[in-house]
Amino acid sequence: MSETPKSPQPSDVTDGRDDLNFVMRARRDKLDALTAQGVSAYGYGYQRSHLSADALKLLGEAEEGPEVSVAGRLVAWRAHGKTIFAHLGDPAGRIQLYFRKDVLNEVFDVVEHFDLGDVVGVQGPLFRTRSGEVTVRVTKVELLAKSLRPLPFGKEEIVDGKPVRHSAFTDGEMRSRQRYADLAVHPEVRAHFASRSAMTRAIRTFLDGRGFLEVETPVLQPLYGGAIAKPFVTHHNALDMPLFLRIADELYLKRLVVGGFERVYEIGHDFRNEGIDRTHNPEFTMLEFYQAYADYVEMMDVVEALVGNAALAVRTALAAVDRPDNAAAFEPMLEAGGFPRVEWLPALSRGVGVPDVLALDDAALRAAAKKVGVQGTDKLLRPKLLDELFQFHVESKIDRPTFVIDYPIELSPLAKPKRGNPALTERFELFAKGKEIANAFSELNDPIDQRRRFEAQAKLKAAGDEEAGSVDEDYLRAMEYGMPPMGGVGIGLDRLFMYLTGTQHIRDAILFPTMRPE
RNA sequence: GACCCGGUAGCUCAAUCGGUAGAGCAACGGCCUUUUAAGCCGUAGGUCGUGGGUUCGAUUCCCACCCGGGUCACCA
Repeated sequence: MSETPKSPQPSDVTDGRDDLNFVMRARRDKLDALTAQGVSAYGYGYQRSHLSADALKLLGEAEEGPEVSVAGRLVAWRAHGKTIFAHLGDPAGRIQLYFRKDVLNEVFDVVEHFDLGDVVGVQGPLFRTRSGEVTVRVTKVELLAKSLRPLPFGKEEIVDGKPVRHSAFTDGEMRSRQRYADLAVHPEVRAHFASRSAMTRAIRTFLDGRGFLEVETPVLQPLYGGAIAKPFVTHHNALDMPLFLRIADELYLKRLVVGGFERVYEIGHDFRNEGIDRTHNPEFTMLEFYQAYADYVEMMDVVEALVGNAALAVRTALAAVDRPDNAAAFEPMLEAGGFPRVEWLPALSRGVGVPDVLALDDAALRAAAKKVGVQGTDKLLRPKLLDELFQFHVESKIDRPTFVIDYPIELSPLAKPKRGNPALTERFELFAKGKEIANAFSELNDPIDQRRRFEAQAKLKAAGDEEAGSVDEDYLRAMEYGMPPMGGVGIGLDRLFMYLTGTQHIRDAILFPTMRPE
């Protein structure tokens, strides 16, 4: 960074017009014309008296109303010669503007250089048009930001009371890449993502109310653990060492419980260096929370209340903007009495049609898996076979939110053995619509057992398993000081939000999903 | 990774059985002082994803590649 920046050469100096298409050229020309008229195209601020929705209410039954000032983006434009109708969009909705040459005089020439997409502030009295729409009769205008690039506005008409959009901006890839444009032209997309924020806020409020402490733990970690996944690796120059982006928050949050923070939670991004598809993004939002002295049964109650609050928040946020309800998702979550609880072993045994599926040998499991269409059964190990069978016979058939409890220990290396039956673990997962929403355990707090499990992982890693972890001596040291028993829960918030809103693609749950560069 | 579908104007799409492409909206010019997908008249706007091949000639046919979507596989 010691090089002196090169001063621009004459050939570098350009206003960019060479690459501009004709539409953008026209806007640049208007900008020049405005500048020539002494109009600033980029403001510093604006004192708005009302949001659009509040201004609309002021008129009541009257024909003429008070003066208002509103600010926002021009989202519709209908010029008629010596008058112009426009709509201004702001966070509360939209309001019609009426410009008249005989009111504005020479300012009308300025207004004629406005474009769809410009950010403006206008002032004037309210009135009702012949068709009954409350409208601002504009007397003062300020251009706050000239839009030099056309936004992909579609046109809207009202058919049977419902807006129908023409030539809409529908390309899913472009809407994700240019989320700013997607949001700018689609109020319903803003409402959708606002409801996601409402969900997160509700979860924070819920956990705060139960005495959980929100904390932040390292994203850059010298060792990765707490889940089984491939990590992103980076390098710290000053320490000259590799660092990993976390794949889970778990081990740091549990260290905090050792330290005496008995209820902690974190909402943050985890990173997994794996494929991207409809339900996977390399970075995603994870909620993890831990409660000392609670076991997994108590945590089920917490999860029921938590997702109920999340569902209510999303439903309320969407109802406020008249968005279609996803009642199938909300209602079960809001019902009192909690979710049904299904034991893993009897449920799967019933599905397979045997008294005890764990009593079957590998060959029998393989045959059962093959029978239901699992591919490549010859190469699958026992845990995978069990999991495949479970997915087919139980998981995929779960529609309403349901807890599946007491997983076999072969499938749950991170959970405590079940009291009274060491072949099972104290673990639950919450499923709905065939998808996993939460995963939770009575957490291991025996440092000797933990070391054994770490060492087994390290062995796999040495054998070339990229997803396996290492022995985390610092974490073991924390456990050796004495870790209270606790229940821990992980909930993928992108997935939860997808479930609540009926979203089919994780791209539509994340504002800026990871994408290949253009 | 396999298979299927797609990539044409700023947006949404059409057409070309091989002869360098059209519409609506957006844009520009004209008319228009209560419109709301405003209207009417006119104009302009495109390396038809990229590279190669076949051909007198390729957006069209062939091959490869890139990008996206879907299904499956993989992936806690």
